[in-house]
Amino acid sequence: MTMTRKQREIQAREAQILEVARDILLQDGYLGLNMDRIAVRMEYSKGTIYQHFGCKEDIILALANLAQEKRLQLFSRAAEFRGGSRERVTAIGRASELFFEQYPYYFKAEQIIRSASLWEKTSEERRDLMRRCEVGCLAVVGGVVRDGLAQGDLELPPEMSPEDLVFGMWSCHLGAFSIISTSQSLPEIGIAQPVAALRLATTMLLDGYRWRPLSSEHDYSAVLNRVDEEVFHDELATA
Amino acid sequence: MTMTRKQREIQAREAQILEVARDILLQDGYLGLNMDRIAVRMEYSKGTIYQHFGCKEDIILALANLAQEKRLQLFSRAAEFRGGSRERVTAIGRASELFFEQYPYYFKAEQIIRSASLWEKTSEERRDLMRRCEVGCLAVVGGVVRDGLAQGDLELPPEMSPEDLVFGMWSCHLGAFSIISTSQSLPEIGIAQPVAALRLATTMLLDGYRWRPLSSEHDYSAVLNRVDEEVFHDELATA
Amino acid sequence: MTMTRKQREIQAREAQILEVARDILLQDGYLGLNMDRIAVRMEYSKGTIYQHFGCKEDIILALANLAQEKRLQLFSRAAEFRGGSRERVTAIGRASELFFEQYPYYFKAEQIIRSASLWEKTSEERRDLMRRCEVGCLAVVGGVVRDGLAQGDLELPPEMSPEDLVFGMWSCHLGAFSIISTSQSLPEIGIAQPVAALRLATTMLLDGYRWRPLSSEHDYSAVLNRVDEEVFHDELATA
Amino acid sequence: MTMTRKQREIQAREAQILEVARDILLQDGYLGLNMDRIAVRMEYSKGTIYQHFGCKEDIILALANLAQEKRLQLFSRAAEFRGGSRERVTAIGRASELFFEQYPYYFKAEQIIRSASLWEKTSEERRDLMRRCEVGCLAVVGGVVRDGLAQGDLELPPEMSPEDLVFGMWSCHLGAFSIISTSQSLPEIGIAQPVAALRLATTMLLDGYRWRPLSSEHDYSAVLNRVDEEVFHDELATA
DNA sequence: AATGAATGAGCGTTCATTCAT
DNA sequence: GATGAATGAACGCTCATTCAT
Repeated sequence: MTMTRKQREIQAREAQILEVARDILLQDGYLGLNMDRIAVRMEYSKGTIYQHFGCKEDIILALANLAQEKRLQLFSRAAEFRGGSRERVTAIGRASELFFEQYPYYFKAEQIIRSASLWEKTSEERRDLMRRCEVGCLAVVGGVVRDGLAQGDLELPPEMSPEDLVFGMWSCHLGAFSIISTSQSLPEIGIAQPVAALRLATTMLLDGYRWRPLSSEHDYSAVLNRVDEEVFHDELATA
Repeated sequence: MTMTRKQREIQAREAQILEVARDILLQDGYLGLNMDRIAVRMEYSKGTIYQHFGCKEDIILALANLAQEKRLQLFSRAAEFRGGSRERVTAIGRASELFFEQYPYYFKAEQIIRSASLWEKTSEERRDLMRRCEVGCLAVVGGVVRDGLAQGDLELPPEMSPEDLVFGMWSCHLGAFSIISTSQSLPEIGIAQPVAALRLATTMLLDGYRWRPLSSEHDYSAVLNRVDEEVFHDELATA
Repeated sequence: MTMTRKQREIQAREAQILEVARDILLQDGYLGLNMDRIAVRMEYSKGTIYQHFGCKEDIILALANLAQEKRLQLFSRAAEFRGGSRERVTAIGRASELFFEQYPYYFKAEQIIRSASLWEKTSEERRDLMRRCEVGCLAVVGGVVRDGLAQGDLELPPEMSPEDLVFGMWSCHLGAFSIISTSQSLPEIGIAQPVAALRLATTMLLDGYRWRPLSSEHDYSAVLNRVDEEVFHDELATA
Repeated sequence: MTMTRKQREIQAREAQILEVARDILLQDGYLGLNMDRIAVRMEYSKGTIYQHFGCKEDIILALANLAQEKRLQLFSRAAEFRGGSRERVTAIGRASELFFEQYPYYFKAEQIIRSASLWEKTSEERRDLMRRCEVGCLAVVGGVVRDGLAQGDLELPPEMSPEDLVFGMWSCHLGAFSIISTSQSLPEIGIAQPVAALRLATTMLLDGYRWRPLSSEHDYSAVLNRVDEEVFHDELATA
């Protein structure tokens, strides 16, 4: 049992390291993240950091894993939203927004890991975990699509698979968040509320796929409100 | 005239540096790109590289500028495709695909510049150029949307602006290419042909926006073929 | 206490770095001083040097600070020499000689820092310290002058301030040491014992200012001997 | 004769290089002086600079030579001032001031060459030239001292040689100019007019040496005025 | 004779990683 | 287990000098 306490301490510190790392990452990007800074902010020595993570890449990868786990968790809860398939896919869309808004560091960490070529330095094990998380998220969405198909809410043209639809949604969301994070010209272009624009696009996309829409514009807001209350109450409270 | 020859040589080398840099970037990412490697691959000395570019960031930024100029060029040509507005927006979609397929290094360079925090080290001038290119590309798409509206091919719901539509398209494309470049799990998920999936999504998106569609599935292929032939003949030949 | 030992080691190494740096400076001037050479001579790595000093300039400035502190210390002790004002100013002259003879590297370091334009890279803090040391030294001399005036040993013409006298002494000493360090032609010119010549000049200067002289030539030697014994015994022993 | 014109052109460019170099040196110190800058300011190529001077050090040394030649010239002319020995030594003092005031770049160049250890890289020939100039200047002063002795204006104590007196004057002047150029604390200390302070010190020094003074304070100003007019009219006009 | 592109050794600095205490 | 001093390879960048044109 003493062991268990120690283990908990270790886990706590590990989490703390990741928190510090993600803050630095968000503030100063990948180049601003170094072991010295982590150690100083942790008020622990560098050696101690190395007892938790074998190398710098491991920290970033662990961060990405956390991010993906978080997203998977949000998606899973959203998918269980009570309602028709269109309500449920809308709920997942909201989950995706929330992930980006509430955990921007996670989003950034993921992006960095994707763009930097860190894969080589990483253990096969971690790569697997990442892959499984990614697949998991997509499977959640895919499940709702399949439910929609089964329930007749949605009819796909013959040349299109449920995965194509999932890919479309994924692209739209990832792209939109990517633009929001990095574009310097959004206001100039006339997109004052990009998240609203993303919602519109998603709606149009699903409409295009002939996913039976909610009956009125008002219903979408209502669904989102219900999702926020019923599913993401905790996340929104802490914000 | 002797002067001109020398100047051409210099310009050629500048282009060569950028080629080398983009190859390294594509192979090994931002962290793999350093002045020594560029110099070695160029079979020139480091000093020579520095006679062309004042610092490392300048090289990357120049690369991103090239990328954006290239895209703007492809978009502009696509927008002039002879046909209805839906054909023309389809042509721009094809331009976007081509940009990604034919100039993947440019795409990656852009991504890296967006994610790495290089803006600070960069001259205001370069930043402006980038912003203008970005705005230019979006304006091209926006122009086609407006034409579609004017010609009655397209009706936007009252709460939606042409820019919202552009943003949707942009997100979809950027996201899809981002996924294609960095995801490790696409095949596992069942997306064997992601570009095809992107086309479907784009079509669905425009359908959702009630942009009068082409009359048949066959027509889309026909349009794409015509675009490839009439607009992008050169790009596809060199590939 | 273990802590204290480590800290002492670190302080010792810091001092050692400065010793090495000053030796290189003395041997090969500012241009010969670089971090690699310091590291090699120290038989430590460059990284270690950088754990003590943030940049090269810091090392040189620290050296100059040491030099000035040393001089200030010698001057202060000399000014407390028991005797009339002329004896005391003579003692300070001796202190100035000793500084140059016993700590030539300090003198050179100071000269280099003055001539090289390092001020910009330097922290305001260090500049202040240097200014305060300089002012401190001059104040010590100025104090003796004022004492001389108060005691009637010295009468200044109406157009002359005590500071003018201090400036004269300072010029004479600085110039003489500068010549000794850098002139290649002293022996050729017939100045075999430049320090003796400086003493003569100083004496003449003070005589010119009508500072009541010691009664005989012999007395000057006697004063200098007493100063060496009573004030600078330690410095002369270690030499 | 064609040759002679060419030779003159070459000499002119050589002079121009030195002018450019001295300006840079004055502005930005030794570290700011590099071949590129010289070439750019000259509007000639680097290669051309190298046809005149074998290496960077040569340029600086040539500059120092010019400086010393200039000083020697000013001193020689001052020594020929019509008047008693005290007037003539005063005239040389004025020459020394003028050198510092009118040719500060030369002074700085000399200082840099003295403090940087450039001697090794230099040809024996140049070193000789420098030594001869230095000796020349001192000989001029020494000559006036000897004339003063011969004319009974001055009596040196038995242990003192004319060279000792020259050394004293030299020290005073060099030190004063060095302080003026590099000290950051002169105003703080209360020396608003350091050149005036130097004049006082010189006068006191010569008085100390029992060099028969001019009969009144007024006479010193009168002598200086006459020197400025009769000897240094040209220098002061161009200023 | 003039050019200026090319060179490459050298410099100051950073930082992931190790290991003796 | 915790520490943080030590390491040293690596990096971005500079600049005196050379030499083909």
